[in-house]
Amino acid sequence: MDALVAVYGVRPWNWHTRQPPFHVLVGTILSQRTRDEKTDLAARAVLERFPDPASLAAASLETVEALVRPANFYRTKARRLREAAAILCRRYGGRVPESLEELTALPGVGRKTANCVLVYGFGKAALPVDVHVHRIANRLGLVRTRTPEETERELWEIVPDRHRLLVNELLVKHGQTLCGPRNPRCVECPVNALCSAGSGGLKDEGRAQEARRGRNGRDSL
DNA sequence: AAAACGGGGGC
DNA sequence: GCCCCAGTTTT
Repeated sequence: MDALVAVYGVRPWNWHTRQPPFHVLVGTILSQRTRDEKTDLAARAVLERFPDPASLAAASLETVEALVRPANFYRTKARRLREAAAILCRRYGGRVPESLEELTALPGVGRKTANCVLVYGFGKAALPVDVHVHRIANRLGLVRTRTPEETERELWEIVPDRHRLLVNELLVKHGQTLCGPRNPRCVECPVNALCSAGSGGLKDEGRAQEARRGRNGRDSL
């Protein structure tokens, strides 16, 4: 497992479809706006102590907060995790529901997290489109969309179904490494020539400055 | 459509 | 010091 982490960056909470849905749910909530390393620490800590919804729901908030500490938004996430676990016990007999609607009704679970559970937990066909996928797909000119949900639909149309998840993850990796929100490293980019957003980094200066002007602490295209 | 949540690591 | 982080919820 650690070798897989080292080589591919895969994590125990999402590394393939046999991972228990509850683990994926916990790990993915913890991963929101949080780097993989810190997500990993928090997810291992929580799941080792509370491997099922019943034990997590019964835990004290202080205990969960302490375990979730390495992740960002740890107070909010600890509260949501415990509430979600309680709902799983109360309404679903301690199981994780398998529909997008039921999942997004859980606290802390939006469209992206729900799709992660469907894909990595249940092996269903779904596309967890995050900010990276949304940004990169637009920069490359694969889609022209306003929201990640639109990007999700558009990618379904232009990528063959057997390749969608792979393409999705590759776009994430590209966004995490070379093609960040503010300063894309176009000179080093292997798909520079195919990109409609900037060639040779020229158009990037303009867009980077534009993004900087947009100033409210949030990410933008 | 913004703002709040929320804090450490990188440069 | 500013940028970045596999988002979601509330104003």
